[in-house]
Amino acid sequence: MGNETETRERLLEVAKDEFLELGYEKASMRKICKKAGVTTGALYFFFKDKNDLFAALVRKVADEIKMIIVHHTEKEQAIYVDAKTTSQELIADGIQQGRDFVTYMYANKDVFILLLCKANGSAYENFYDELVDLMEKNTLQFLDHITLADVPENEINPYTMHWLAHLETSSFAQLLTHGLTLEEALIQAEVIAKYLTGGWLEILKK
Amino acid sequence: MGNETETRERLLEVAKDEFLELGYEKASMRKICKKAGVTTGALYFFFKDKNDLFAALVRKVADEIKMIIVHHTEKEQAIYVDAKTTSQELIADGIQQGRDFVTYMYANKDVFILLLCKANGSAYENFYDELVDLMEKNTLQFLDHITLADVPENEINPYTMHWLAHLETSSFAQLLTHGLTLEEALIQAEVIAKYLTGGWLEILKK
Amino acid sequence: MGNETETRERLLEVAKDEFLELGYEKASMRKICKKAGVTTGALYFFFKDKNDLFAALVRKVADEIKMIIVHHTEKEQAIYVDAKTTSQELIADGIQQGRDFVTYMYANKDVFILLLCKANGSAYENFYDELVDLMEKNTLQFLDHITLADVPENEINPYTMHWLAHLETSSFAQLLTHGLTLEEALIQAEVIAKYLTGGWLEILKK
Amino acid sequence: MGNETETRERLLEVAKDEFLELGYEKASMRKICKKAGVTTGALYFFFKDKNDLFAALVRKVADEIKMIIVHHTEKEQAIYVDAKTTSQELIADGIQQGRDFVTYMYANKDVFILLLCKANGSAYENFYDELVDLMEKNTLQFLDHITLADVPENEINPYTMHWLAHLETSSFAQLLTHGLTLEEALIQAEVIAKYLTGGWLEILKK
DNA sequence: GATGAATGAGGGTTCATTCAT
DNA sequence: AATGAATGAACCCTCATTCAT
Repeated sequence: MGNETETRERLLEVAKDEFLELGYEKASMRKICKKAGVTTGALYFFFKDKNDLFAALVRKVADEIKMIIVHHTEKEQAIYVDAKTTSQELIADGIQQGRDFVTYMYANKDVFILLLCKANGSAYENFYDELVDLMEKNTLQFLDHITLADVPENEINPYTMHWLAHLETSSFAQLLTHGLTLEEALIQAEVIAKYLTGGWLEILKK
Repeated sequence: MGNETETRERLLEVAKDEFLELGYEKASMRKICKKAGVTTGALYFFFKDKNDLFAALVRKVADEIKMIIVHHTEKEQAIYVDAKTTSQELIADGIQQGRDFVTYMYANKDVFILLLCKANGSAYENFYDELVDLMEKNTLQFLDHITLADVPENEINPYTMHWLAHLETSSFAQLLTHGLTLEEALIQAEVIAKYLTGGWLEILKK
Repeated sequence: MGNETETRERLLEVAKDEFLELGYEKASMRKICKKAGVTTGALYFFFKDKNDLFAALVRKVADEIKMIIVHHTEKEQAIYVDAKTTSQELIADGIQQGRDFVTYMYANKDVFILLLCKANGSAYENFYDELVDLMEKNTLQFLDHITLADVPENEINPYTMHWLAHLETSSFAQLLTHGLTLEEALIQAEVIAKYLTGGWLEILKK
Repeated sequence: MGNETETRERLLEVAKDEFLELGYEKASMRKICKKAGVTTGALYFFFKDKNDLFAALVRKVADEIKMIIVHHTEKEQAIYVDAKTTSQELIADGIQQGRDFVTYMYANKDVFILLLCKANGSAYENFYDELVDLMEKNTLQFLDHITLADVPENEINPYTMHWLAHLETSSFAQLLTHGLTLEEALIQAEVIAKYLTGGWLEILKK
């Protein structure tokens, strides 16, 4: 009949709504059960506990996006290893990366909102920070290629690096939380890439 | 004796610690009372409810910082009204504004942390957004002076404005949450100003 | 195939471990199933309920040991019926009886631990007391032969009898629960027999 | 009015009944509240948690009885330090000690039952064993005085010592659990003392 | 023989708040 | 100005068991 997994599916759907509306902590297991028309025991048959329920909604995408960023970093590493690039090329590349990221995000819109804004209290509450760390490594590499030895050292300190990774990450996250459509977001991705690259050039000026 | 207000003071101090450590929602009124060596009745004599307790810690600074930003915007409005400025002057001005903001923030460090990071669930949970809105108006005006009619309209859309205000606000907020000292933060304020202005210039390019 | 009973066997084995570790009440049917790699339905096919599962582990030995004690009592009855015995003979006999009991106990170590220490909450929670009652009848008979009419009546009251049966039973039970090896336990069985007989002689003194 | 502490008192009384009837683990906080005509919040105002509620019933007596035993051991130590005693005197002393112990137990009958039989799962679940350990030290000392160098070493091994302490402790505990009146129990205390001493003499024989 | 989804009551505990005194 | 007892709903979670398939 297909009825077998229906309950699990329904629970996940209801849970997603509840988490999106209230956030992890304020979401109520009881309310989720009630809305799904199911007893608590049924919920706990499918999911070990509240955290597991949240993870079931989020795990796959959380893992994937991390891998995507890591792979992206590695690929760039390979390409640029023996070639010098112009800032125009870097901007173009940044734009493309941004568009890819946005596209993936929008294909998993709800999950990203859960991960970035509603995970407080769950095992994924540090997901945003982990993302920032990966972004930072990415940026670090970008820096290796753009700089030509003349970077004022006192300005590109570790904190600045971290801050910029934050900037980038939150820029993407906001597209989602402010309700832009995919088309609008893709356009903004270009603005972001341009802007952030422009900022770099300003900092790196002698 | 002065004893009367002593209890209130002690409650506020303990509450600040509790909110800083746990955030508004997870903070416990009972624990606050216990740590202050006071009964719940006493707490509720001084403060109407949990929200009022939080507000008592935060209200004054929250109001002040908003007024400071508004005044700043108005003052700039008056100065630039009939003069054209170079981008160098704008950067210099941005730096000064940033330093002022940082200085005020650090003079009220704990309260700012409460407002920006620990207010979730309280009546101040939108404080960050309100700040962004004020910043946005500020930026909007900056734009009026820097542009000379040749801004590509499709890029400086309302969302971009909002996003940039976010960028700026969060840049300042992070100084605090990442534990920089005042001295470090002041230096970073310059980096931020430079970076953000650089981004602008890139966007405004034909 | 032989496969049919395999599941049952595995369940029993796992259940024994679980009951031994946690006791009847805290043992979890779900955990037993999980450890056995079997669903709850399977468990309930073989065993009516939790109590039945416990009984399946324990029933045979519980019945046997009772019969052994009863038979022992009857046999002694027959032997001593018209003969007088010295206290030395009685001690020797007590020692032999103790060694027999210990040997049987150790041949069914786990089950005895379940019965004597882990049965609380199950249908066998009174097993220990039932054993004591049988021991008491046994002792009662010992008394018939050792006494020569001159027992101070106020001391050998029914309660004393019951108490002594407890003493003996728990003495044997402890060998098991304190982790003695069979060899050590057999040696202790002699100590127990000597001690308990010595106690008797002291009580029976005028 | 005296009304203020009435609720706490009532809760303790009801809790005692519940624990006595069901034991620590199966006792239900909710049922205790209901029987006391009080909400759960009220119970948790007075008692931190289930364990604390149990401890409130039991703590004082548990501490006292341990101290009593320790003091007794120390006192004996002082008396016998340079005098040899006859076994008659030792028996007499054992009887007196037993009567004291029984008298104290019966003055706190319910609490002792809680401690010795109903504490499983609580912080006091090892109370019985702790008592045995204290008893063992006591017995150890008794041994020092009664022996005159001619004890067969292989028989008075550490395990035997522990076992005898168990024997003694459980003998006293049973008086309570079998519902003897104080008068009956005091008489039995003498039987116990005689019996246990008699057992010793038998073991110590060459 | 065995699956696995589902029940539903119950577990201990925490919470912000109220109010008579 | 402050006490402290009390509320009552809500929290997440576990349990032995059942039953259609």
